Amino acid sequence: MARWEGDAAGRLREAAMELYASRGFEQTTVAEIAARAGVTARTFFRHFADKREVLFAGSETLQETMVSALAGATGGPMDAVGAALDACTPFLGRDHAYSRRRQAVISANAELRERELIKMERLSAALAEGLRQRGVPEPDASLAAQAGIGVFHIAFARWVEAETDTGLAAQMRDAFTRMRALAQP
Amino acid sequence: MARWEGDAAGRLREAAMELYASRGFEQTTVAEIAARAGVTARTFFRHFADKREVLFAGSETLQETMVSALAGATGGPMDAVGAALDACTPFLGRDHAYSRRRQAVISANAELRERELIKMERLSAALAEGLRQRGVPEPDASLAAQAGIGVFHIAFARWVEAETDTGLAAQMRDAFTRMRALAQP
DNA sequence: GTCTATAGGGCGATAGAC
DNA sequence: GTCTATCGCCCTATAGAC
Repeated sequence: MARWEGDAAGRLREAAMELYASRGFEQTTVAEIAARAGVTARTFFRHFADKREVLFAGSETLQETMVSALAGATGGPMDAVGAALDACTPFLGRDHAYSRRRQAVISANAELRERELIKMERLSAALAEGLRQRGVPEPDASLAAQAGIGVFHIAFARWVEAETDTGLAAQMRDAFTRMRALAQP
Repeated sequence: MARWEGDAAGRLREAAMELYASRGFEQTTVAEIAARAGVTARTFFRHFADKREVLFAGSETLQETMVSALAGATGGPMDAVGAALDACTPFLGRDHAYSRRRQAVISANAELRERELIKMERLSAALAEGLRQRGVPEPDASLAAQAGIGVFHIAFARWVEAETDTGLAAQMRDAFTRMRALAQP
């Protein structure tokens, strides 16, 4: 067996997705994922903090994209949040079929949903920090960020639920507009 | 040893809070909690699905309180969500010192924060379902529920962060009003 | 790469409530 | 007698330590 096939992390990610999708998250052991990727379980844990994290790599990039869009936007706090939401769609909305597969795996397992939620919470915290750096005071910064994450959450869910690709950008803008409308007394 | 002292779950909850607070969540074993409560580790797992759940018992009551307030409210979707937020404060905002202790334990540990977030997500889903039963269509029901949970989250956090009891009801109403104001274009 | 503690599930036996 | 809480022992997999 070649010791050095390169991109062990990438192979582990693929192997994990396939096994989680076919037999379920709980019914898959780290040893099996590692074997399929041609490494040992020890190597798995050197690349990923735990069994769940292998599905969530790359979330930092998303966060950075959104935060820099927020920083570069004009207008009030919610306008900046809207810009951040728009900025993530070309990146996230590219592969509808893959996103559906991945979300099916996550939705089927409570532990994976927990991990997903904490990623969203981090994103919310990052947006709030970006808003504070724009001079938005608390609690407005945190509230606008939370509203944005709520929109993100629902828009993404609706996009992956649909069997055909309805366009993440369109879903995001629709949800954002409706959220603003709902808040009117 | 008496096999039958009653309220094992209650003793386990207390023991867990004390140990998690004094030495931290990760540094506490289930065996230690069980020993302090006078039962075995196996009994712990018959009362609580896992080591985290022992801190989150009673969240169903909160959810029911909020959903029935939402069902009984008048006005639009956001007004109903506001009523649900108001309804939880007498229940949740009673003991500031205890809430602070509990939140300190949860905030100190990522796994506990994950569990807290999934409880919030369930609450959000329950509110959305309540709104749909009022005839609110999607995605409005889910968006209003998410906005409400965002307000809940920030208001509760601000209330427990403050060293003195600023009043959960006041924090909740303030955050709710500001969220609505922020959404205006 | 090996070694180990802990989480958490499965199962049958048992003790008390009724 | 039934029903339910608890025990005790065995097991595997995770994840951290060395």
